[in-house]
Amino acid sequence: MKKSNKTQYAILGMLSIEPMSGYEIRQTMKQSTANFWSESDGQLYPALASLSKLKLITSKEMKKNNPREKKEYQLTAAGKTALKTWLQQEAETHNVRNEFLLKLFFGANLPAATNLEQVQAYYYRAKSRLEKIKITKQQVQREDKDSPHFPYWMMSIDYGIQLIQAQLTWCENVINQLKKMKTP
Amino acid sequence: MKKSNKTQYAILGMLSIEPMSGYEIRQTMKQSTANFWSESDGQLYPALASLSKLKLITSKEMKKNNPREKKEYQLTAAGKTALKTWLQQEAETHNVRNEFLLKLFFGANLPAATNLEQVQAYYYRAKSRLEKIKITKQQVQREDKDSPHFPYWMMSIDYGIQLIQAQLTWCENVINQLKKMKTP
DNA sequence: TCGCACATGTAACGCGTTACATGATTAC
DNA sequence: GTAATCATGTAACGCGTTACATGTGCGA
Repeated sequence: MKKSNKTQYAILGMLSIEPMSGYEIRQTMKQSTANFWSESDGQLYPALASLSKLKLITSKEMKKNNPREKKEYQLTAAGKTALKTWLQQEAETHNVRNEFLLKLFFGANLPAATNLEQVQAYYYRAKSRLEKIKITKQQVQREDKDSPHFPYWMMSIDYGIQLIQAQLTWCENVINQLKKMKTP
Repeated sequence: MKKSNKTQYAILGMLSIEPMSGYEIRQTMKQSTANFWSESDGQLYPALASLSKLKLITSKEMKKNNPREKKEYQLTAAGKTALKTWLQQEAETHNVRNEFLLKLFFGANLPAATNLEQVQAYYYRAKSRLEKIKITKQQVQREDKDSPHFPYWMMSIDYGIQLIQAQLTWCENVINQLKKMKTP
């Protein structure tokens, strides 16, 4: 398994929570890690097959000879070791691409009023993301209070909350500035 | 030009600042937009060629018949129009992938002390990014004070500063938490 | 004269998304 | 009965990085 193939490690991590099918991994990611990690179908299923071949996970098929049947995957000892080894290594930084900021950087090509609209749209999108993540937080606080994962899940949720709040504050400042530029 | 090919728009934007060679676009991006946008050589040069073919930019070669000679590109009227059209459209959000947060999410698989190390490393990297960006800000304040781009460049720089500061605050909280978990 | 910065480009490869294909089960 | 959800998978395509290839000019 190549060091750079994060999809496979993400799967191993998910299976360290509990045995799951591919579909359940997808659902769990959408609910819990969507703010900082996601995978598409086209990545997920081939990665599961490849991890199986490497004996890092095993599947228990419910009914034999039915490829459409739900497969429950679980970590092998080797898989758990591979996961831990990866977790211990310093995280690599992925190149960030923020199209909104790129456009703002070139904002001088447009009237201030148009840029204002862009920032306002960004503001409202951030606000709705914040609401969503706060609901997730409450849900985790209710349902996973006693899980060993609980403190770490809270940390990753709070990261999202604090970053979005910083974005909102920045937006408010920029909106005021642009409103002044609009009517000089 | 496909809507989704952001590289080409990034180039048009850069050339809206002033005529530049491919190399200069690279350098400018590294200095000014690195915190939210970057391009690699393998993207940049083919995109320039493709924009040329579309007549959105034109090049003035210094010496004819020398392909290694520096080419200065500038926007055509069509290029400027294409840029503005793109700028007016609402920015698309790019999927974020933060390997650090993904690892922290699976932190229960490791001792708290190991996770503490990861967070501390993240903290110091954030701190050094903050220092770098603050230097950039001072430089822009000195050199581009009177440019029409100035207010927008400041906004995009401040975005970076505020986001990194939020990360640092979060790190401090998490570090304290993990230290308590270390010795229960 | 040696190494570095300037300068442009190509090829190979892997990452990642989207669309497509299939079919079972469940809820209305 | 029909729409949505569960469930797994493949194919095609484009994005993006890395490594490679080439050559100039300049300063220590």
